[in-house]
Amino acid sequence: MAGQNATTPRWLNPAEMKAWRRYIIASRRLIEALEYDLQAHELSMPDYEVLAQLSDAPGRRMRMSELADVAMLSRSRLSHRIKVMEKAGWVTREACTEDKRGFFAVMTTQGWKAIVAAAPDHVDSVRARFLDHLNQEDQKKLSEIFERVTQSLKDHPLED
Amino acid sequence: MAGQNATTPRWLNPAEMKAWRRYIIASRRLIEALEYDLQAHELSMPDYEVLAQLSDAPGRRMRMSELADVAMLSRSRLSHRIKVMEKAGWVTREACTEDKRGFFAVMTTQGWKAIVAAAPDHVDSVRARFLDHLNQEDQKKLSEIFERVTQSLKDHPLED
DNA sequence: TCAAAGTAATTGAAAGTTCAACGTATTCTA
DNA sequence: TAGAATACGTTGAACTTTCAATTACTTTGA
Repeated sequence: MAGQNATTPRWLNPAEMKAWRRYIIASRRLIEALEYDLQAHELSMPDYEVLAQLSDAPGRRMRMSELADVAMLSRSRLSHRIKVMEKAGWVTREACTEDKRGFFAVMTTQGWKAIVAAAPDHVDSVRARFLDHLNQEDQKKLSEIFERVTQSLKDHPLED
Repeated sequence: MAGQNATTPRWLNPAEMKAWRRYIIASRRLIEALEYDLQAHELSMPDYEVLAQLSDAPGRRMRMSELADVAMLSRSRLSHRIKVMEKAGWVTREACTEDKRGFFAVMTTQGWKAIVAAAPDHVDSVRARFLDHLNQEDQKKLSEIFERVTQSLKDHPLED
């Protein structure tokens, strides 16, 4: 990516700039607000995501690396985070017998209670702060756009 | 926000879920990619933002708290960051004579060089990873949507 | 005019994240 | 089937961010 424009940098025109700035600014503020709303349940977004993923998984358990992938955390970060969440009583770790390198993160009853308590409020929060401002057509348009963005990120991964 | 739905949690329907999930997933990956691309210039996104804002400001200088606001960083975070950026030679700090509590962050020639070197690549990166996947109508739609989101966040601030 | 309240910015400690290195187990390949 | 390469997950150190407290100054208002 670097240096491919040794010729003439093509700056953003006003419409592009507007779309881009409004998108990132809104996104940052949105995340901030969702984080804030979740605090009422003593959860951070990554912790919520981890619990939500576990609660959907068969047996409410998942291999560490799979969990890291779906929750979009690095393995190291997940490792550290699980240590804290274990201390909080939300999850435990269990050795995997098929692959002895592996571990499962297993949601506890307490963890289940925590996510069950938080989820309705979090959904409300997502509605109030985001979805309520989209009509059905907007929803569709956004789904399409961001699917394209994700697809292109997959097709041109970070080693560009 | 919490507990207002003691009655019945309204879960997201499939279209809502799709819009929401695709949006946050794409956004997280997009940020990741932009961070990655910037690394070639030894800059993080917050540092880029700080330099970009300073380079647009009159005299390439700005009061710390204004800079914190426009770069969307907490005062504390900016303070710490500027200390590092000062060490890197990109900015200096200058006391404000009108208000003796205040300080200016002032961009150095070296800082200017750093942003001038990084900006074209960063713009390319934003195009390749995001804007290229939006036609003009998409741009307009996104601008509208995220303007509404931001507006609502302003109208219903974090003390909901 | 002076005390109280508010604002600018920094600080140090605590908490969180990244990075590189490591130990262990599995898979591939010659 | 040994040896190399790869994958799983953790660890400690370095770095970054947050949080609460603090200093210094300005503004307010009785």
